[in-house]
Amino acid sequence: MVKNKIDSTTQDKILDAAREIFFKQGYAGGKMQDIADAAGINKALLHYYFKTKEKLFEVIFLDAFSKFVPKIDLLLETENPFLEKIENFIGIYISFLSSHSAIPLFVINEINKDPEAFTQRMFGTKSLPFPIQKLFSLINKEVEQGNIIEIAPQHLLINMISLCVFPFLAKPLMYRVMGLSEKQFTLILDQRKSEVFVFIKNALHPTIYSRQKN
Amino acid sequence: MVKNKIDSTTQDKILDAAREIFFKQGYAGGKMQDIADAAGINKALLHYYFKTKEKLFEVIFLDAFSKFVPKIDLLLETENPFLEKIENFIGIYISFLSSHSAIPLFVINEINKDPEAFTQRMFGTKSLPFPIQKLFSLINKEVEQGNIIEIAPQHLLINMISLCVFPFLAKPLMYRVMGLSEKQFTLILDQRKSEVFVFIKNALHPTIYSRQKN
DNA sequence: GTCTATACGCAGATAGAC
DNA sequence: GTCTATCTGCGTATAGAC
Repeated sequence: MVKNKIDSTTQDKILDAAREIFFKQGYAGGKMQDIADAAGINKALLHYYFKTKEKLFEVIFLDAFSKFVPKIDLLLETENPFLEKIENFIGIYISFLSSHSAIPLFVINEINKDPEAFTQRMFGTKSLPFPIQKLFSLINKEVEQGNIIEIAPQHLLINMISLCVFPFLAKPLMYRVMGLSEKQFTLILDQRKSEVFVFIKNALHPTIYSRQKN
Repeated sequence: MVKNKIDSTTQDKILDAAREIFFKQGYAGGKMQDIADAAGINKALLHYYFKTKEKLFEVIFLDAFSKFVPKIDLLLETENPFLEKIENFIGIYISFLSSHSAIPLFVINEINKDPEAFTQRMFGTKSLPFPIQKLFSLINKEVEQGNIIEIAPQHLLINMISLCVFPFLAKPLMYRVMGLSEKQFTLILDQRKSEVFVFIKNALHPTIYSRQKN
């Protein structure tokens, strides 16, 4: 095969290296030299493939972001009961996070550093499909039917995401504070696939005296 | 008053400026020039007060970290019932986060970037008082007495912190995804003082068929 | 204590040979 | 496509006057 096209192996090595560095160090902290080293090449070649640091970062960020956004669709299939959808959603999301544990911090962090740039990136490319309103309608319906406790859909969504994602963000802090090894804490994180679901299920279960809030 | 002592007004201006910059930009992204500008002085004076960037950052970080660690003591006073302690804890923690919303990201982010440095900082100064074991014992006691559902104390603690902290980390992402203005989302965050407690209270409430987990 | 001017190294980016 | 060498600007830090 003629070499008039970009060698995808090198490009992939670069992308993997960039991910590794940017995930750990962020945009400002991640140096092109480090990425070149990690990819086994030199800076010049890096710039040959990705003209600027900003462009390279863009690719890594957009890819990570699209993966970070949970699959809300899982909550919208109308076949099985609501709680099963939630169980399914949580299991899949936590499993994904377990094998991509650096993504949450990276995405959250960079969005906060430059929310404007993020907004542009998000709506600049393709408006990502967030069927949020559909999800909220579904939750409201479940509430009205008395299947779950009365709760604002916004809070339920926030709660679900929080319980899934946060432990991965706080991992290096938490396992030290709890006096655990990283291995031990990783086990705990894995248990959460069922723990979080049970917790949410109980929280949503309608009781006799439900919703005597204040 | 003789000027043989460091002018605390200038020092405070520097610290405030450093907080502002470091909170938003992190260590690598925060430039000494920006801090000097924000403090209304120049770089040279900055180095006069804090010899190096690293030293200045250290001060800001340690202060932020100590504030970020939730007051677990609130959960250990033995007077009022467990759920009231939790309610109290959540209210105080979320209120604090509301008025210091930049701290969580800053702390989480820097700890993840350099966990070793963090560990040194944490145990290098004074071993912070984390009465974690006491808290876990207390939770286990509540479980045994049947006051709350069976739950591993680690998960309960993780859940509480997650529900309190994460929304502040994800704020700029979430309010956009939900199609809300920042103001609207801020209102929602404020509601969480009661919402989170109710959610947890329900989740912990022992039911007839409680703990049929799998 | 506060400033201006400057030294110096690091990191992003380019030129040009192979 | 990949390399070495180099340019350039930025950012930390210091020197030295006031």
